[in-house]
Amino acid sequence: MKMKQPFHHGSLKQALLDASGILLDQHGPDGVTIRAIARQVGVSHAAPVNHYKDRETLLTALATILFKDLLASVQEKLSNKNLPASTRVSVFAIVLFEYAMAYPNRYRLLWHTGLVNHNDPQLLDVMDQFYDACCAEIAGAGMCPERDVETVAIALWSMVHGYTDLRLTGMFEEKNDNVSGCPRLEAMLDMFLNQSHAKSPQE
Amino acid sequence: MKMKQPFHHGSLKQALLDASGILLDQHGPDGVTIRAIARQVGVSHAAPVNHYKDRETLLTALATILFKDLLASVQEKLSNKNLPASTRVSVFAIVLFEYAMAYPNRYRLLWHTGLVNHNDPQLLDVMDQFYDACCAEIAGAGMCPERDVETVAIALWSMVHGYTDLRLTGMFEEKNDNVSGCPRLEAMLDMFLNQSHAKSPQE
DNA sequence: ATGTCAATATTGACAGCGTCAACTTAATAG
DNA sequence: CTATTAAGTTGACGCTGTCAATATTGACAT
Repeated sequence: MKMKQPFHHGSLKQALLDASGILLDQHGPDGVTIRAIARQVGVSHAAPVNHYKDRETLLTALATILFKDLLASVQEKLSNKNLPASTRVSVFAIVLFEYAMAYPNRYRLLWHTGLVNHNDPQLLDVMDQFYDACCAEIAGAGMCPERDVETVAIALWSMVHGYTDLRLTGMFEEKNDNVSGCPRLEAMLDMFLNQSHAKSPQE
Repeated sequence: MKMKQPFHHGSLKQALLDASGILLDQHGPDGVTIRAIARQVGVSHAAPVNHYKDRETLLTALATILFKDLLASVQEKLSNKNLPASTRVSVFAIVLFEYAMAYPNRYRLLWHTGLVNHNDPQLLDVMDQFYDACCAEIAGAGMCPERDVETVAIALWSMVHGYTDLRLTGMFEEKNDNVSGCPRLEAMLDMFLNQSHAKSPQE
């Protein structure tokens, strides 16, 4: 005997996001199609349009959630007030990189121009929070008094994002990566931080 | 009176690549579809399959050509033997960034995982050449004697690629960009190069 | 309780896509 | 001159996003 599904799902909007996340992890950004999401949830192929007017809108909402998660991870790590100033800055880099390695498809979606609308106000808001937090940490650590804080922050984010992105495409494969981290990234950060402190390394 | 087209195109393979480049510039990576290319060239929608077995193969060939162009630009700039050592290194960054600003869709295609096969031997070969040239320049300039050349090269490429990619998604919009360059990128490079020299800035 | 309305879901259609199989054309080798 | 084969065409299939038309339901006013 088959239970008849109720005509109205009740919380389809949330269910669509949940299913999208699962499909994203399993099949990558291209696997997150409107119809596949609808199949996953068990509704008709055109049901999602009632909650998101098109695919880009849905994926932008998903990306916003994922970026919030990423930001929350950073903030959680930074809530430890006993961290030395230099490690506080590198938390941004390490959390971001490890997030991308753990969930490559999620990180890919975040920056996938054709699928996500990077002018969306809500997404922009989260990104601004991320950037502002990064700037605050750099400024608060008393780094680079003679340099523009924004330049340092942009350089740091660029370096980490670039390295992460290149790694996700298969470049710079590292045998030394392990559970305790990525030695190459740490070497890059060490270089970056020593520079920003304007401290000569051979003292 | 209408000229009847010859049944065989003669040089369809090259024509497909040419048309793909035009479509890429005009409509972005998503606009470079097999059928649109065929229309542009004036052949049937299934003709391209005789020369490239699928869309990914065609776009990978296109990406390989574009990357060769980028490498050639760098090499052409570096053929000037009178450049100071520090500017020689920053040539990599500036050429890459300006290429991306001039041809955003081309740069996007280069790193578009779903469309391009980054395990393709020919594409890998060009990328290796680019990376090796970057390493050679860093090593040859006598930079960073106390640091791993590979780490410096990867850090540089990561920073520039990351900044470029983030700029292409609309982040860090700069009003001061102009024909003479990008002041922010130059500030980042200045920071990076001073660090690699391990020179204290307040001397 | 009853009727109405708006929200929500379904169905069916359309055009565009990549890809494949079957077929046609033409050029070339023997 | 013929056989072979490369190259191009046609038509089909299943997939996609999106839209219009329809059906169902819950909620709310009467």
